[in-house]
Amino acid sequence: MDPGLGVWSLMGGFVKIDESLDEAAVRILHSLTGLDNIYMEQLHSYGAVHRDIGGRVISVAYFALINIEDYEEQVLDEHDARWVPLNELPDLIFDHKQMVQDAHQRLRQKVANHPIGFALLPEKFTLPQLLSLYEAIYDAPIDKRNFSRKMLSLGILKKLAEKEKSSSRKGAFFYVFDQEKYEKLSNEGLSFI
Amino acid sequence: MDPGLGVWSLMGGFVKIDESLDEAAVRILHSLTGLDNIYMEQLHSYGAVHRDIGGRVISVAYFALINIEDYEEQVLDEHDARWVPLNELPDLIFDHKQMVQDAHQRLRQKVANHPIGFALLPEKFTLPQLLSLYEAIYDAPIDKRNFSRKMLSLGILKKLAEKEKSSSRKGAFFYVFDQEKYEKLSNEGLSFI
DNA sequence: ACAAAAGTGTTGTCTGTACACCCATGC
DNA sequence: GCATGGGTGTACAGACAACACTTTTGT
Repeated sequence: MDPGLGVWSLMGGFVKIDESLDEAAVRILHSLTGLDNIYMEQLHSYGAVHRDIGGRVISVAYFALINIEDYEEQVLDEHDARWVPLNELPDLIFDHKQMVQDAHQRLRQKVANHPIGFALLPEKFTLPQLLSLYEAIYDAPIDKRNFSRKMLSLGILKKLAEKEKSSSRKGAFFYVFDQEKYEKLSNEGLSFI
Repeated sequence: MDPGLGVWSLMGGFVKIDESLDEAAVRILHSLTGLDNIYMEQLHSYGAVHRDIGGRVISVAYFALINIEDYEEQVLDEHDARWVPLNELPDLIFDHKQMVQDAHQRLRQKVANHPIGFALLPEKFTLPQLLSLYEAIYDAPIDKRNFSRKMLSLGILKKLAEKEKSSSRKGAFFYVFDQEKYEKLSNEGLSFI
C-alpha cells in the first residue's frame, strides 16, 4: 500500500507504549483492513542501520493469513491498499521485498507441519481449492491423487454432503477442517505434505 | 548470567544507534565471551508490555551455536557467566525461560534440515559425539546403526585416519564436515534426521 | 580375560511417487 | 453427445525402524 513515489510498501505502523508487539500487529491489521481474528505470526525483525531513509527504524514484521473470501470489500477501498499475486510482486520500498520472500519461505515450511493453510480458505472448501492453495504456496504442481489421499488419511477433514458447483459441471464436495480431531492428533505431530 | 537477586538471566545488551541488530548480537556475544565467528540466528522478538519490570523493553533474541571445545577458558571467568545443561535450567528472569524453550524448539527444527549441528562440535569429531549431540538436541535416544548409516550416506563427512582414543579403548574415527560437498548438495535440499 | 565402547547388516513395514481412466453434469 | 473438471486405485521404489553380535584394545 501507500504508493509513496510510485513504489509500494507493505502495510505497517508504530508500536504504542502500552501495547505488545502482537497487539500492535493486530491493531494495525485491523485499522487498515477492518479484519479481526486473523492468524498472525511474527516473522522476523529487520534492523539494518540505514534500512529506512527517514531515520533509524527497526521493523518487527508479521504475516497474516487472510481468508480469500474476506478480502474483497473491506480492504481495497479505504486505504488504497491492493492485493498482489506473488508472481506479480512490484518493486517494494526498503527491505520489504526481502520480508515478502522471508514470509513466503516461512509459510512453505510451516504449512508442511501445521494446519495453517486452512486459514486461507473459506470455512467450507473443496479438495481442488485446497490443492491449488498448496500448489500456490509451493509454486509447483502436486499430483491430485496423492494429495487427496494424504489429506484425507489425516482424518482431520469432514466431508459435507453439499457440493461446490460454480467451477465445474460435476461439482466438488465441500469439506470443513475438524479442529477437534486435529487437536487430538497434533501431539504426535503430523505432516501435511 | 548476572544473578541479580538470585535469579539468572540470559546475556544481553542494548542496540546502538549505528549498528544493526545482527551486529549488536555479535558485539554483545563477543564482549561477554571473547568469541568471534560464531553461528548466530535471530530467534524472535519479545514485546509484552510489562515483560521487564524496569520499563518498556523490547528484546530481540538471538541464539548462538558455540563449539563445545571453545567455551571453557574464555567465558566463565570474566562476567560470572555460566553454562547450564538444558535439563538443569534454573529459574530465569522475565520471559527468558520462554526464550530458551523457543530456541530449543527452533534448534530441533533447524537441525533436521540444516547442517548447523556441526557448529557445536570441534572441527574433528567422532560419530558417537555427533550422535550424542543429536540425542541431546532431541532429548531422545537414537539408534546408532541407523544414525551412522544415514549420516554417512549424505556424503558430507570426510573420515580421517586418526582416532579419538580418550573415551574408549577401541577408539573412534574422527570425521570432518565437508563444506564443499554440502554446498553442492544443498540445492536439492537434504534431510539430516 | 574382561570390561567398555565402536562398529557393522538384514529384514519388514511404511511412505512417497508415478501414472490413466471413468464419472457426473450443464450446455 | 461432448466438453469440463472431479474423483478414484495400483504398483514400484526408497526410506525408516527395529533389532544383536563382533571388534578392538587398555587394564
